Amino acid sequence: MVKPANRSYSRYAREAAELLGLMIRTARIERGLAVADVAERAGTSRGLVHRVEKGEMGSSIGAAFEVAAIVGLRLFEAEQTTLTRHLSMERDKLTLLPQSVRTGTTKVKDDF
Amino acid sequence: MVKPANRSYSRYAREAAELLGLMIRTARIERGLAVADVAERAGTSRGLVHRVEKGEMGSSIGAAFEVAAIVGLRLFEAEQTTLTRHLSMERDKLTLLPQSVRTGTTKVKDDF
DNA sequence: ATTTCATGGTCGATTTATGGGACACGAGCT
DNA sequence: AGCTCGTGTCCCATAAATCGACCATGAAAT
Repeated sequence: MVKPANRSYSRYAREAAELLGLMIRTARIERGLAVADVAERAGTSRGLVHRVEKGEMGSSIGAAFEVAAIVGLRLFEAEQTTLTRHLSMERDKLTLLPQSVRTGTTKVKDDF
Repeated sequence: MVKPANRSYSRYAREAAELLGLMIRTARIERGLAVADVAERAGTSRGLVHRVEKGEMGSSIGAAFEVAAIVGLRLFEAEQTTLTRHLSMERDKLTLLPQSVRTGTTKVKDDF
């Protein structure tokens, strides 16, 4: 038997999801798109788009980001920095980091 | 029978998910946390954290944002603007918009 | 005021994700 | 080099999300 999934989320995570949902809804309405329209374009159901806009934690990343894309919401795209540029930057950063984290190291960087 | 789930995502959505995953992994490694550590703190499994870091579209918003919170990644929190402030701003914006989109209107705002 | 229809919610059926265990690989340490 | 253990991946049982249809409500338009 699998653990009954004791789902509990931090306040930050919940607020982030809610904000994303609100931004999506705002963008959708500003563009004059109905929930049904977005759902059809996203290849999903009306109910799922609704849940994404409500910021429900269970909805998938794919659904949320696809809907965001359809309503023209651009996360990670402030000012001149494009998503693709961020992607390559992040990939580069990652190659400079160790590929496994050894917990044996007594010093855990908590200085933040 | 239900439609066999014709899942297909836009390039933007896929890249956004990948970037989020990369940012999470980068933040985790910079903090010296092992995948297992993060999974335990998030109350989830090692496999799920791994999938989130890979940017798989199927993982849930809740999992992704919770992991992001744990590794100290702050989305939507540029400069002075806090998440909570954004939230209330977005809520205010929404109250000024119509509460339903009437598609009957021939003119769809495609001017962007 | 009346009509229209987008929205929000529920329910059952089915697809899908998740958890846990197991395994191989290899990076990082001594 | 040898060892340790973090990582990546697989499988399977089960929990959860999603779909589709339906209905109620109320906002928007006439």
